[in-house]
Formats: sequence, structure tokens, C-alpha cells
Amino acid sequence: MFRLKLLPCYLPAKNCLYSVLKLTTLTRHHLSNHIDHHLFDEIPQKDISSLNSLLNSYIRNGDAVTTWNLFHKMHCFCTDLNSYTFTPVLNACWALQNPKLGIQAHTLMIKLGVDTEIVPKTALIDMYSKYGQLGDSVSAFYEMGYRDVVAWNAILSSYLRHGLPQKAVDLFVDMRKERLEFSEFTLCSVLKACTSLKAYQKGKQIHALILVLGRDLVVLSTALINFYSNLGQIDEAVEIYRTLSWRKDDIMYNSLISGCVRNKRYDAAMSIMSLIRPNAVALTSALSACSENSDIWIGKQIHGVMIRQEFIHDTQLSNALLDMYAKCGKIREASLVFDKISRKDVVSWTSMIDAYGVHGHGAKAIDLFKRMEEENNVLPNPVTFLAVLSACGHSGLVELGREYFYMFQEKYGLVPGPAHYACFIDMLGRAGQIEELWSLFLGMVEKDVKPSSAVWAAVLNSCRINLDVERGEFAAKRLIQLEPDNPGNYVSLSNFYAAIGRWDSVDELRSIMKKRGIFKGEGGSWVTMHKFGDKFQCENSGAPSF
DNA sequence: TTAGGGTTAG
Repeated sequence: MFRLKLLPCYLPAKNCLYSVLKLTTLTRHHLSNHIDHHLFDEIPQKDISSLNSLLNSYIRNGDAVTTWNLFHKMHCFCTDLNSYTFTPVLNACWALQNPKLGIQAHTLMIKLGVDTEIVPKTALIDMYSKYGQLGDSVSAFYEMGYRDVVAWNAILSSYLRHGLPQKAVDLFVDMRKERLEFSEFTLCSVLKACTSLKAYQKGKQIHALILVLGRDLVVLSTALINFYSNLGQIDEAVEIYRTLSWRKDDIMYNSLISGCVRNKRYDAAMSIMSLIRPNAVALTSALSACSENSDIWIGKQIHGVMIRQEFIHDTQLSNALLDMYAKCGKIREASLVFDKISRKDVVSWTSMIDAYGVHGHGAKAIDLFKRMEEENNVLPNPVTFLAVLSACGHSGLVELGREYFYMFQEKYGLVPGPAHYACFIDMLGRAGQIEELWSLFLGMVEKDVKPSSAVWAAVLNSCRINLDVERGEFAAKRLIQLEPDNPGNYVSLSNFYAAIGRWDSVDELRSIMKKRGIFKGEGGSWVTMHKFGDKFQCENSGAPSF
């Protein structure tokens, strides 16, 4: 026997933390049910195909609540639900972020015998994947008797969504071996997998396949631009853009702009930016270019565009704006932007904490972190953990730094990685706590955290400050082994030898650098000059990034 | 009816 009760869903997606069962205990006047009983009665055509079309319209307009509520009514009053009913409903289940709804819909599909049909089964692969349930998504795929190209594409996307690009590539190789049909969707996913895997040759092969098939669609070209620019081949990416015969769209331009920024082609990014109507994603990339290039002049102009075009409520874009001001040394402006972000996410909080930390305002950074905890709607992540530690380090707040190093683990279950250890080791070294530093280092190794070059550099620097010759030489050896071409490491080592009076080693090191062709670039500051008539105005833009 | 391309903190 099989008993199933579908429950109505009244609240929008973000409130779906409440279980469906809890929802039923709420009183009706607290809720907004777009499809109530009377409205359902008023729907003129109540045959199943009209109702299915209505479900599709609601979900296409992004109204998942109404889609689910209409489905609930249909379940009560219709006896002929079919596969066309469930495809929009499964989408709604995911949009409502409530896995219980998905399970209810899936159960009903099994009861009605539509779960084995190819289209709703593919929708199940997708729904479970979007819920984060890779196992259920894969099960749905392997339960299929016959799999069409859309089903294969859905499972490829599922693997990519779960950070398994190699699985996606392996599956594509299987598809080719079995001479299965593939489509532009398939090639897009495989290109994305190649990008994640940094698999240049494989990606080139897909590019060749696209050329042979003559499928230079804008979506595929965007995936190619993204692939090449992520692998440092920005000229190839620009060539794709130049030779594209299809109409270029915003997403393609955005991909090219972010690719130029990623490859430090800031002027090119700005030129492409000027070709399009501003959109939030392009502006975010452009602001990122200003941050990297310390170009507050352009950054301020983008801020103006944001205000004029009403992008100011976009959290992600505002985070980039905040970061731009902070990186250009304008901490007050960064703070003003932060205050105006109405829906602050973990990146907003972390960026501002880090901005205070970098500018030496450790106490303000800590106060802000406390505020973040009090507001209680955003949880810190490993980057927040690092920003707080770094803020303590920059301001010499060793006691607080120690407290937070353990608190983040105990209260939030965040596991420190090499970057966290490097930061804490640096802090302890500067404070002369060399024995605590070593016991921390040994504890880290015992926990199987592999020391990164940043860890060895922090250890070496601590040994220089504390004149610990033996352990300093040990750290130096490891550091140079790990990064033999990084000039900064040789400078650290040279400073270490100088501190312990080994001037012969300093000279030896310099000649080794010369012999190996390793040069340390000089430091500097950017000053932006603007000409107004015959007068110049200077803008101090902070430190450059070499 | 199902599947695809772009963005922020370290």
C-alpha cells in the first residue's frame, strides 16, 4: 500500500528552511497563497494539458511557489497527471530549495509510473544534482533503460556541478568510443571540464572538433574564450572573439572582459567594456581590474555608472566596489560602501574585515567580526578565518590571534589550512614565541597538513627574527626546494643570513641568483596624473601589484 | 516537457 499526502508550499525560496510540516501549522492570514481554492476554480480550462501549460508559464516566470501550489491543487482534483506535469514541478522543487518537496514529487511520479520516461527522468537527474545529491542524480541516470543525448548532457553537468571534471571527461570519452550522439551542450560541458582541469591539449582537441563540425555558436565561443583565458592564452581567446560570425551577446563580452582582467590586459578590458551597455557582471570584472591595477580614477567612474544605472543594490558588485576602494587605500570609502550594502553576504563581511586588517586597523576588524557574529545570519568561512588572523597579525594582536585560531575550529568547525598556519606562525614569530611556533608546526605536520611555501617562508622569517640558525637553515632548504624560481624566497634567505652575520652566504646567494637569472623586481607606487587645462592633478592610488 | 557560456573576498 502506498499513501502520499502532498503539502502546499506558501513561502518563497529563501524561507524554505522551515520544513513543510511546520508550514502547515501557520495560520492562513500569515501566508500568501497565489493559487487558493477559489482561484483554482476560476481557471477556465482545467484539462490536464492546459494546466500543464500553466505550470510551465509559472516556472518560466520564476514563480516556483505558485507552480507548486497549483500542482498541489492539481493533485487534489485531477486524476490524469502525466510526465508533462512533473518537469516544471521538479524545477520548482529545486527553486524552492526544499528537498522534501522533490522527494514528494518523485514519489508521486513512481506511483503514477511516469518516473521511467526519459524526459522526467532527465529532469530528476538535474533536480537531484542541483540539490547537491550527486548519488541520487547518478542513480537516476543509470536507472534509465535508454539514454538520449540530453540525459548524457545532464549527467555531465551534474559531475561538473559537483567538482568532478575528470569524471565528465571520462564519460565523454566513453560517449565517443560508443559513437553516441553529442551536441553543443556536450561540447560546452567538456570545455568547462578542460578549463577546470587546465587540460590545454584536450581543450584544443575540442576546439578542433568544433571547427570540423562548423558549430561556432556564440555559447561555444564563450566557452572557448573562457577556456583559453583561464589557461593564460588570452591572444587565442581574442582570436575566437574576432572571428566569431554569430551575433555577440553580453555573456560573451563579459567572458572576454574577465579573461582580459585575469591576464592583466586591463586596457583591453576597459576598451571592450566601452563597446557594451554596462551590466553588473562586466562592471564587477572591470572593478576587479581597477583593484589589481590600483586605478581609482576608473573605479570611481564605475561607481558613478553603478549609481546612474541602479546597480547599487547588487551585493556582488558592491563587494567588488568595496574591495576596489580598499585596495586603492581608500578605507573610508570602502566602509561607506559596506554600510550601504543591504544584503551583506560572507564576501561583504570578509572583504571589509580584511580591508581594516591590511590597513592596520586590527581592533576595527575584530569589532566588525563580532558584529557579523551578532547579526547571526551569515556564517564565517575559511577566508573570513584568514582575514581575522591576518588582521590580528598586522596589528600585533597576538593574544587575540591565538584565541581566534582555536575559536574558529571549535565554534565553526573550520579546519585551518596551510595559509592559516602560515599567518599564525608569522604572528608568533614576530612576538618571539618560537617554542609555541615549533609545537604548532609539528602539530600541523601530524595533522597531515602539508607545509606550503608560505609556511616555510613564515618559519624562516621567524627564525631570522629570533636568530634560530639551525631551524632557519632547515626551513630555508625546504623553501628553496619548493620554489626555486621565486626571487622573494632568495631575498628572505639573504635577510636571514645577514641577520646571523653570514655575509659570505649573502654574497654566494646573490651570485647564485645572477647565475640562475633570478631578479627581484623593484618596489614602487603608482601615482595617477590627470591633466585639467594646463594643470595636473595627482591621485595617490596605493601600491602596484607586480 | 529535460541539458550548455560570464562576476566579488585569500
